[in-house]
Amino acid sequence: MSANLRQVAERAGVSVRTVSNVVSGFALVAPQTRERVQRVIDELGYRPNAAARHLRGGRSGLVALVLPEIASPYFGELAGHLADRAEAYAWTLLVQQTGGDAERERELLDGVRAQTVDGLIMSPWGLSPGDLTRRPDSAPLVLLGEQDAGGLLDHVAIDNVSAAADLTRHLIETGRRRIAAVGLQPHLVNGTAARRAQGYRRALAEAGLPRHEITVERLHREDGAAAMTRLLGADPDVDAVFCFSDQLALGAMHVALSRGLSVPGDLAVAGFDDIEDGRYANPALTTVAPDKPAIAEAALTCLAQRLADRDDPPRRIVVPHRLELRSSSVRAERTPSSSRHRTQ
Amino acid sequence: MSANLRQVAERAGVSVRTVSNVVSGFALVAPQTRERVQRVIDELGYRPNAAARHLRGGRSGLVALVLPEIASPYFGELAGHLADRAEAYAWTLLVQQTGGDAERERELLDGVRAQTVDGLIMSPWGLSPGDLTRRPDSAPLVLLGEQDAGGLLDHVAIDNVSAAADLTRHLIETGRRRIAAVGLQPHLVNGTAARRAQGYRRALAEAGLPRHEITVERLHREDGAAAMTRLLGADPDVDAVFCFSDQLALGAMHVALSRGLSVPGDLAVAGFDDIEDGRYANPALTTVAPDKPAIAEAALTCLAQRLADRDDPPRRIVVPHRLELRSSSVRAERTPSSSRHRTQ
DNA sequence: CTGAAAGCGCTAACAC
DNA sequence: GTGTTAGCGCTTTCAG
Repeated sequence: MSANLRQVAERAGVSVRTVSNVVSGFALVAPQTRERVQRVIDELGYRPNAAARHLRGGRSGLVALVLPEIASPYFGELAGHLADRAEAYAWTLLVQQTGGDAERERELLDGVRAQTVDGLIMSPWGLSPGDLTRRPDSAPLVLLGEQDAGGLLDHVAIDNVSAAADLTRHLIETGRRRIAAVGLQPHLVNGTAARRAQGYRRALAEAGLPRHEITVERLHREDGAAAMTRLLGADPDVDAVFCFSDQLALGAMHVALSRGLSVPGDLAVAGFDDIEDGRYANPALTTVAPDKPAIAEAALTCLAQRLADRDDPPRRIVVPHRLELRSSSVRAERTPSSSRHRTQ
Repeated sequence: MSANLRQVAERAGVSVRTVSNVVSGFALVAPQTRERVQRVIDELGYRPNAAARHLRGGRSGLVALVLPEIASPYFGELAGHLADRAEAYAWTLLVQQTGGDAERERELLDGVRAQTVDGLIMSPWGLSPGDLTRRPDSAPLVLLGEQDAGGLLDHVAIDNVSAAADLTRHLIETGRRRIAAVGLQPHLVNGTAARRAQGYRRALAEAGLPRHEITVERLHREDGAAAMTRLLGADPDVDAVFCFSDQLALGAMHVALSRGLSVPGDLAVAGFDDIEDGRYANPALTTVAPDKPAIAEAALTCLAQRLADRDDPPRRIVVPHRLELRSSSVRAERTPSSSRHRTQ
């Protein structure tokens, strides 16, 4: 057991109050007293007890990150940025997985942990905005992704509609005419896939092209592979596939290549998220790149502000994104350098 | 603020002791009393205060996962398994990143957080086994990966020497003769890369083949790409590359393919870790697959046992692995189904 | 500037 | 079976 305040105080010949002042560096302490106390602290290897501090009414220094799955590259990269940036706020990140299950999301939102953290950052898949607002008085919540919650909750997202429309326009401009979208998730109340579909439809409508939409259960490579198989069966002449996640796109591309299709010759493939795998895929994957460090920073700032001002109006923070045009969608010759389409 | 024990007790007309008994389900309580108390608990939405419990001397219910980087696919997948399994132990996972930096590892090991968690699971890169044993009396530590710590610390790992030797033998058996290894990290005190190199050398020596070893700084795709570029410059006739991580292998393969080499025709590529990207890469990546769920389970069990018995002798837990032979190393015709090489 | 002491919410030893 | 109460380590109000 390590030393406590009282032991330090006794040994330094001062009161606990003084030691506490030295530790927190808050109130004024006579320089020589401070030095003496500090020496004893070092000697005894004193470390303040976080549980006691927390109980006394302070922060726990913990922020829960509630995600469908941490092993997914997109969420993994995001978690990395969050963990890095959290340090600046003296927060430690706690990771909880939901598998996208509504009941599990509910549990984690209302459970014991939700009360012991200073705040939650969550990417909800199963719970609707309505469900999310209905919760007991616990730590503040910041949502990741589109929420359409009627402005009832803090959330941070990119402009998915523009992003999807821009990427679809790129496919059209490079000569594609039968452009399928893979990744609609009508069973999810979460609005992200719907927004991307909206952008896709808008761009196609502008060009007067037909649409072809493929629904998926989840966003993994295997779902992309299955969707591609279905797609090729239904429409062998498809010449571009826009997937709503890079993982879907990687799965789809895998199937296309093993069927002997040339990418991007016969088929353009594009994704969403800009995960590292896509950059090193063969061919490298065209994608929408959300500014992940900015998402992480925004989520933390938002939480900090909410903590400071409980009844500020909820905020919707829009984070920049850009198009990464790579060889999975750009035929031969010279690869255009990635164009920038910044939002806000 | 939610209700506390005393308020529940008053409202139910019993003492806090009784309410505590009901909540913890420990001591005997008269059925009707229990029911009455339970009703009040539900009414008031009472939730035990974790900080108070922890302060009182109990567990915090927190386990720190200290990793070089959570965004790396291998660690991400591992973290996912750990988070899932942790629930069975009533633990919540807390994630801290070191970037592989020794100083940062030291900080996290000795810092305030290390005292407020029930235990730590760590994958050390910068700190030597000696450094790791020298630490203040805080929560128990379980190491991930080879440690060679002279049996001073609990750790869980696969048999890296056998795994690397088996994979190298596979390359030899399929006709490769100039087999390079990419991924040595002589600057790291961490023994993992060294063990893999050992297995590689053993297999080559058995076959009387020359070795060609390439050192890398880190284990990312870009390092693999750079290493491959160097390798092709030094030895254009290399016919196989065994990378000590799948990420390295993916980077290396990317370079090989963009140089117009055929994989596996001209060059076999193999990795280590069996991350999901490798399964959907083009061609799919041959690799060593550690049993990640087993690693997660072993780490948690080990921690739980250490908590129960502080002075049990430290344990080295060896987890099974198998070879996944895929098209990046197996030429044309039929792909042999993945052979199994189980350890222990 | 420093000291004494209350109390955060809980568990468990000690009564009855 | 149930009630009373000390005390975990800290912050902070109130005195001095």
